[in-house]
Amino acid sequence: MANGKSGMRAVTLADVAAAAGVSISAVSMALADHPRIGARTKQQINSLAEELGYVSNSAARSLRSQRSGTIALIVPNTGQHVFGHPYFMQLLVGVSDELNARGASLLVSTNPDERHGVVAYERVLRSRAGDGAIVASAAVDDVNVLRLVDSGLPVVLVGHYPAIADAVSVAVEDVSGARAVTEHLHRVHGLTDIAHISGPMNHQTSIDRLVGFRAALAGTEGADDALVVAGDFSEDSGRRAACELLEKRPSLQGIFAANDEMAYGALLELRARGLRVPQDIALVGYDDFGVSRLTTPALTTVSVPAVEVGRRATVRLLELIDGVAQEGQETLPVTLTIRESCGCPPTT
Amino acid sequence: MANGKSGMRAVTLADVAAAAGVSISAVSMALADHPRIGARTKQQINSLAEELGYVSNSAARSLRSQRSGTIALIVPNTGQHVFGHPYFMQLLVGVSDELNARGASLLVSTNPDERHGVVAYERVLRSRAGDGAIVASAAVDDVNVLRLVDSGLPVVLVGHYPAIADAVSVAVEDVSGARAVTEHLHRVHGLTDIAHISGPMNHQTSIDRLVGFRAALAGTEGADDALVVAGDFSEDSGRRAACELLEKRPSLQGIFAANDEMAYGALLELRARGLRVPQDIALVGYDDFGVSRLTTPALTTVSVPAVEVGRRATVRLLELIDGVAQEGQETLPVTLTIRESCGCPPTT
DNA sequence: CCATGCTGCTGAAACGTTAGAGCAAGGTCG
DNA sequence: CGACCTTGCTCTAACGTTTCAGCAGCATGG
Repeated sequence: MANGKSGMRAVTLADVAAAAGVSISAVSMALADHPRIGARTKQQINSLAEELGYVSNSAARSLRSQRSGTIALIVPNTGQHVFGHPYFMQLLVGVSDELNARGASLLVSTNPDERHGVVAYERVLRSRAGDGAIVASAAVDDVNVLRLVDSGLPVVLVGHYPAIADAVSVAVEDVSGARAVTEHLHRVHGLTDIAHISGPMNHQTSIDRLVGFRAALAGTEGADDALVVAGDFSEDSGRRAACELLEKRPSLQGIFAANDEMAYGALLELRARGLRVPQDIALVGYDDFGVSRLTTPALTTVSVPAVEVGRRATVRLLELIDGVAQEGQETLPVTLTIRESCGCPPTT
Repeated sequence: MANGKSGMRAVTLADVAAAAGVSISAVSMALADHPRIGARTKQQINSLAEELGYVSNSAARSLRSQRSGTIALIVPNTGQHVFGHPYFMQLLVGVSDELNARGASLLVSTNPDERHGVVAYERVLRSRAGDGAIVASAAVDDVNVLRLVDSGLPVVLVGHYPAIADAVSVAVEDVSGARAVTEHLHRVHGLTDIAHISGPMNHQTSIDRLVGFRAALAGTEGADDALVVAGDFSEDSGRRAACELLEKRPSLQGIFAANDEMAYGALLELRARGLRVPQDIALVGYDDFGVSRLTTPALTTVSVPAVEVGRRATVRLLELIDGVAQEGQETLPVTLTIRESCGCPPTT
């Protein structure tokens, strides 16, 4: 392969054609392995292209073929906020993996700010910079998402959107996971006074986990007066929520936080108050994106297969783009991961 | 703005031109705010474009202008490996933030596998899919990096590359940070028998942190027989390294691990052996990407400004692309973050 | 009143690719 | 031996944009 200092004109089909003494079309067709090009010629053109370091210009190719070979991962909210979350990383791993396997590229697009939301979502697709988009973690009441889905452009949503009937989405079992971890506290450890630190109520995830929590408690002793305090998925809000819960109910036996970060915040608060986890109070989280394994005690939580979510979302988006789409919402199973914060003995 | 179901032809300049009753060029120039277009016409074209939902086709624009408005973030190694690392997330935050502020886009590209490394690096740039690239966390002996830099394409390297003289790079103070944290152990806590768990020696970061460690110890009592065991930056290797260190030197007073994950691995090993941190043995790490804050005791570490690294790398890449480049390696300062694992009292 | 200059637009070319129609040469068949 | 197919290529027209030369129309200056 040839390389040289900056400013060098890129190698185009024309260069290869000139070198091979054939037409540009012949080169294009040869590289595309068109049957109407002779085997000898193909051979020669291929090695010549390799030798000259020819790489097809993606803009020209996209323009001509009306396809960019790129999909966009759209992350609402500002970069800072969402990238920080390990959830996003895992999603990215899944998406990027799957895309790589198919020779496609990934355009990562964050929303600079809420107000321009409308624009940022659609620009990417309407400019044809991406053939389709995966939209991660938008709020349920985000009008832009509805608009985008409605525009008919290929879009896969991550998470549940009960309000958008014809959306293609990939989500995770939030209700049953929340139910399972709460039931663990109740059935295995015999706790009856369990509170929930929920996420913000404009996220479907928060709603579903709360529903699961309630379902687990339904019919049990403490069901009717189970406390619920809302946080915003941040460690700090978890800490404040725990504080509030303990003020209201000093006798609390267990806390189920809607994600691990809030659980960690709660852990700090409990620790600060001299309460031992799990001896004095049990604590469980949700997500299992790294935090839960590191704390002491390690958090019992619900493992969310975020990598797989990314993978499936990508597969379905590519299907959608290829027109072999199956509409509908897909839900991936979660698993209960028992560690120590619920009162179970350490495994290691 | 107009929207409609899939299959609808995109709105082009021609559509706007037809609607406005002017030529395509006039529309193009009006939208670009060219001085030779009358104010009235501009006004009319702008509102018409808005109304029709015109968004310029990025492929056509790139093709014509020879610029994609996109930069690539290239991550060697497979996605799984690197994305998992919080370092990368932070880098991504910085890059994405800075890019957003300038209206540019981000193409994230991982290397499917080591063998095709050469191809994956260069394809992105040679295909002109990106105007330039930021290459994150490659090994010092990676020939591909040298090739890429040498090819004259706009590339900014993340990390130190002493071997590549004319590289544009953004790195972090590894020597002085390692020195500072080691000296903290020695001077403040009076420890003399300190060992180092290093990273893999084909990473400049590992080399520099080791150099800093040695420099801190130079001239002190235990300098000459300070133990060093190499890990691979993983938690598991940290645990194994700690094991090895303790076998060799049961009297060890302190361990400086080259990153927090290995420090956490070491912590697990120490805990398993019934050694208390920091009472029986002090432990410090490097990076401060989330892990160190969560453990008990929280790890004293060196905070690496990864977001800022991403930001600076982006700025310099854009300068490079615009031809206003300043060559040279840039090094960002780190800060010593004292927590509890060194023996200092808890702050909260 | 004609040369000159400005203003505001149009026309054409180019960016690099792909794909289908076209065409020459050679082979096959009745 | 001419009609016809096959093979292997070339030609041409797009894809949607940007940009620059050109050209009317009008005002200005000598």
